[in-house]
Amino acid sequence: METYNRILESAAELFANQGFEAVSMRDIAKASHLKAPSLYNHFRDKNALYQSCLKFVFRQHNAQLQAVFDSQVSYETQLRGVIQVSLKRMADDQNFRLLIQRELLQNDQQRLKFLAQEVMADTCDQLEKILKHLSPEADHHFIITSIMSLVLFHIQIAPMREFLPSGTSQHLDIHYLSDQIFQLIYQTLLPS
Amino acid sequence: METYNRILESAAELFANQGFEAVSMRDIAKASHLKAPSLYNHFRDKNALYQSCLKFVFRQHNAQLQAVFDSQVSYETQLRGVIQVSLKRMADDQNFRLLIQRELLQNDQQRLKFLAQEVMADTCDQLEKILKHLSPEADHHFIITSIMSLVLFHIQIAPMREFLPSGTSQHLDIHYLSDQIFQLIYQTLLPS
DNA sequence: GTCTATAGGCGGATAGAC
DNA sequence: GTCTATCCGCCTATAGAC
Repeated sequence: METYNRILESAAELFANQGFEAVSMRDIAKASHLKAPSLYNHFRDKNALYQSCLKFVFRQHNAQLQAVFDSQVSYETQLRGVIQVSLKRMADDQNFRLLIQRELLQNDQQRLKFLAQEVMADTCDQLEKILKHLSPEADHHFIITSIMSLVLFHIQIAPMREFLPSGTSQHLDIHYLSDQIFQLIYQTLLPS
Repeated sequence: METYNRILESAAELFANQGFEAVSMRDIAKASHLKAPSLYNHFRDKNALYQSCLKFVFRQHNAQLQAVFDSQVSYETQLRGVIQVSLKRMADDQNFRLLIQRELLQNDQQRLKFLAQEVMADTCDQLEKILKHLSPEADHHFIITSIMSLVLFHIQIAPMREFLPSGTSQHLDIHYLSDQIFQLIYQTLLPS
């Protein structure tokens, strides 16, 4: 693999797990089998390297999701699919999840806007169409953000479940979790 | 105020907003109107100061919640109250919320255990009792963690809502949000 | 208890050889 | 493009005066 991408992969892993400040250029260099000064042949400085990491990890994240939106199945099944695929993505690509959550914690307007547009906007728009069909009257923004919340948090909290009451092994199973999240959301959309 | 508590308050603010690594002892000293070496008369090192911050901020967080659990109202009203009070606490005490979320990101077994026991366990146990009465058959662990998820996230993404589809000013109103979260959760508990 | 001075190490970043 | 050598500033933490 080219050096450039190898650096990005190593750096993404480190930044995701330790955060921007806790990772040094020497750490990234070591993980990339380089010395620190070599990094500066590929990136202007540490900040530019971090930003490139974000773009690298956030890229093409919606390929699987788009397949769900394009499928010719009922809106109910599409909603179930969006939740399943998103949850699986967060579980499989922890760097993706962690970098999103670290960006959310930064509380920087510009970076929040980038995150919203780069990672969330497309999926939100498609999801809104589904929800409009399932329940025109519902608060779609609240439902979409609630789905984001549940998908992120139920993966994040996995290592903590053993310390909370009634946590069982099924709560680590993403199929079980996505069923539960789907039901929680779906019943809101039905006429009461 | 005594120096000791003044340091903790300044440090909590800084750690919550910038994270452990990004805050220097000099920063904390300046915010406490001291020089850095003076901090070492009160805390062994930076780590001990951070841990003391956590204990300081996490302390007596459940006073208001306990009042809800002790009140003589219906279980439905108690559940609504728990959500309202938790959401308000997260909105009013951003340091509390941010420090929780930063601890969750650390992914350190010991610290997750501390967070679970110190901050969440009591409320979870009391909440479980309410849920058992409202719906003995439900997955209480899933419901409790979903409430935590929604309470944290709907406060966290406030500054991002303007960049997401259909975000309106009512989504910044904690009364509206707590009603929506309550309804989302409560309907799961009813016989279908 | 707070300060000044400072040790000792690690951080980001650059110069220049190969 | 990668390296060694190095600059220089900031970091945590300590020593010791007041």
